[in-house]
Amino acid sequence: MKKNMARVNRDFFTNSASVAAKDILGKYIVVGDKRGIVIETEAYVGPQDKASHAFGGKVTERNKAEYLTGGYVYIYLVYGMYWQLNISTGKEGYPECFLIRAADCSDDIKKTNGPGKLCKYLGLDKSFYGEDVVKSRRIWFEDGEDIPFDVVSAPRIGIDYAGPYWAKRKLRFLIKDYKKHLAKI
DNA sequence: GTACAGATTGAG
DNA sequence: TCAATCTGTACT
Repeated sequence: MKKNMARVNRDFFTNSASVAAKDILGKYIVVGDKRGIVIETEAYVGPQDKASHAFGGKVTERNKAEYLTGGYVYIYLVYGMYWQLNISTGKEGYPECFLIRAADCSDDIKKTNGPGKLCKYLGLDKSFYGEDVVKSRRIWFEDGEDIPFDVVSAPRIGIDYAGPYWAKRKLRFLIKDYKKHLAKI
């Protein structure tokens, strides 16, 4: 019954972003001595996704990790002060990734209910850029408990500039039961 | 070398 | 609901 915390492997991350983003929910993210259950993610699904930094197949110093094969950390700074933790997905050369927006670290949900706060709590920064979560000893994912839960999908946050089509696509995923916690903040 | 955007947060 | 905040990126 006790699943021995199987580490999430490469196969998982080579799925498409929308699949991986949804399936990572309920699993554990482990960074150093901290761990949390992933409860909210967003998928960025390739060069045609206007909300993606890799829109149009553009490659920059910042987003190149997005093109790696699934399982690599793509972390970057927004607003000059907040880190966003993403994990590349899909096959090498194709820019897909999912953003981890929130996790439950069984401490205080308010500390990890946003992308910036989560990274701060877990101590993530640029030194993790390009880290392979399949092999890294600093950051990885583990299977969660076998507790059933409903997944809710919703439009992504803060991407109005991507136009109505992409702004409306339901590529944001959350664990239903946690929604009330998030809404409380 | 310089302008500018930004996948947020916290306060009111 | 709204405005502040600052670094990296992109472009000249």
